[in-house]
Amino acid sequence: MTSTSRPRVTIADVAREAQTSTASVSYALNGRPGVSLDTRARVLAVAARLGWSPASAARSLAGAGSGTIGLVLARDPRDLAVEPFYMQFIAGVEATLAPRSMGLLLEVAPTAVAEVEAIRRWHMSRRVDGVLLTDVIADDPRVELVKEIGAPAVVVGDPSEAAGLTSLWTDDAAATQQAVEHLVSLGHRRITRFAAPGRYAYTVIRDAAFESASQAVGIEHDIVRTDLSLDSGADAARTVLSVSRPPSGLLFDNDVMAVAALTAAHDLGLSVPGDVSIVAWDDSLLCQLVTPSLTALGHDVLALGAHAARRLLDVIDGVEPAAFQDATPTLRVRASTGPAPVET
Amino acid sequence: MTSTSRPRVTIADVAREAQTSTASVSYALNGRPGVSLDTRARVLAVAARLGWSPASAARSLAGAGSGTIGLVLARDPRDLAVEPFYMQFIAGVEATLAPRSMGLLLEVAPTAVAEVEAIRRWHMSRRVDGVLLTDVIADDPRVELVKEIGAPAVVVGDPSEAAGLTSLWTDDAAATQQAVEHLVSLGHRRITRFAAPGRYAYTVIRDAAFESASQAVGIEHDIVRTDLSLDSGADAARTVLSVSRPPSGLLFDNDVMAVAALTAAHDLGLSVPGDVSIVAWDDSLLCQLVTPSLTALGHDVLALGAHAARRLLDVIDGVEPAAFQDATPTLRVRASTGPAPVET
DNA sequence: TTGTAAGCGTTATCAG
DNA sequence: CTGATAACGCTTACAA
Repeated sequence: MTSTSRPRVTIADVAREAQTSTASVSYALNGRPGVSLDTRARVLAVAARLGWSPASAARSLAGAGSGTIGLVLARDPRDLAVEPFYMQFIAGVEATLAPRSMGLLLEVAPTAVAEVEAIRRWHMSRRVDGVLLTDVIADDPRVELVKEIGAPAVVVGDPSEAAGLTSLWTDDAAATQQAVEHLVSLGHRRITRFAAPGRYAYTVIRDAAFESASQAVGIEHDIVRTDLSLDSGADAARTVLSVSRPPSGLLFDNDVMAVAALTAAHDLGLSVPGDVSIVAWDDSLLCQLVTPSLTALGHDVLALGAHAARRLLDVIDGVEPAAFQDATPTLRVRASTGPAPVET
Repeated sequence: MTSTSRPRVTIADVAREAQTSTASVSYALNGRPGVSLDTRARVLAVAARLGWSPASAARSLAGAGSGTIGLVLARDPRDLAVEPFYMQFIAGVEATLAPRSMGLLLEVAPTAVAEVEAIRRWHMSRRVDGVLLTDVIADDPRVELVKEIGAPAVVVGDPSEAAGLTSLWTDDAAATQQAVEHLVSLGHRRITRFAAPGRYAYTVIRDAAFESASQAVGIEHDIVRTDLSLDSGADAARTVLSVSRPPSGLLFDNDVMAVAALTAAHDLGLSVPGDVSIVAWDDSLLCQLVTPSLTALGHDVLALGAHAARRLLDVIDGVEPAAFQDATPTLRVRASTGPAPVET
């Protein structure tokens, strides 16, 4: 049997053992000046020998931060499994946090209200030094909250929704244009975009870019609204492809809907990319593994997470708010896009 | 502009405002006896009006726990995106934690050493009240660590690897048997299992179950070792299917390899399930969306996470260690399994 | 360079 | 039932 609860070792124990004061121990451990080289070495040795780590509660109570940042996942738990985004994002955040031995506190909030409450509670109880905000919508209550309570925060999304908070954005307009131009270069003259709900800031941006890119080259274009779900994508694709002169190029706002469209096209007796070409957002393993593999717009989410965390640490350190741009998503061309079919 | 840093409201403020002592405020807030109904109401009202939340650092320093449990993800960040398991598991854990307003601290550790260090640091600094251990291997250093330092922990995995700690296991043997019997009932007489590395405890269990189930019905069977990666699965499948009399039933230890095998079979001119039937572990969206959809063994990971967290809270509360069984994975029959081809 | 001591905001003890 | 008051373990002036 193991000892049930061995005596806790505190800074006082270390000080006594190293024959110095608690102040010196504190200074030594935090690598601050004001301690002789000799004392510092002695303290560090003793601390290591005793296996002492400062109690985080005591430390943050005494004024240091909590050494933790918060991330609320505002999704239905069932959807989280479907989207690899968050897991990659989290891994990226950790890549920034771990070396500075900061922690990541997570919460899965089923509703917007729960989300706001989680952030408020975290901040009021000083459990976190700052928060990361993803999936920001227009007039997002979370943005208003963090501004109101003055919590350090970084908005992962367009600056237009950040209300002056530090934001980290990707150029979805440029990416959308890339996708349209790819289809046009293959000869497609009629394309349809299957868009996310209009409340997401990026939807508006992608919609506009899609319109202008299409108009610039003078092709027929249309936008269909979806809710990003598998069924929604399948239904919309079926409807769009069932008309007399269906579009030959389809652009989806996520990978799941694009895969659903693949099946829908197959069911309608259409070949991909023979009859219809498909492009997806959110490149993922799914895009690579389905047959035919999907041409997709994607970016390095791991890097995005790392970048976001870095910016948040800056904000916590008092750096002035600003808008930062992350890498633009790139188009990975695969088997689902090909030359447009000849008009009958 | 918002106020930069409004004055912090403490328990003393609430006590003064409610014309009582801090002790009563503390009792009232925590719903403990020893406060008159009148005082309790007054305190709660003032607390709400002032928007006061107790500082978590002060609370845990004063003896309460940290109100946090820890989870270390011991995977290469790149792999995390591929596996929906963790995200679902986390969502489940949260489902248990959130109602008790407990937090989840996360760390993505690239190496086993980093993982052990994270747990040790968390425990020594009392940042977490307990930890959840997943992906346990034989003689897992994490298991030894938590036993040594006496940290409350729950092993998500077979009791044989838990060294007496509380564990939560699923009956992989029974599930494996189900899969084998499914194939046998379809007439398959030669089946191959594509297994995870032998260091995982579940590999040994599944191997044994596969052997005995196959022997029980007297069919040819073989086990091929893989590393669970896409490439590993593709290579192994290609090799196995290229021999003169290939097996007609394939059983994979995860979904990704099964999908890879689908492609491999296609490349070899074999039809699924016409020539070869495929069964996967770890049912996922991927299994449902590929063509043909994959018959798979799967379980409710969300529920598993919730269950694991519940057990950990029990351990933290001092409940004696024990082994608990979670629901047995079930076989979801889809399009990738069918009658065995007639022997030539 | 060192040591002393005053907070930090709760909880818990123990007299009133 | 109520209200002082002593921990809890650390950081940080401030003195020596």
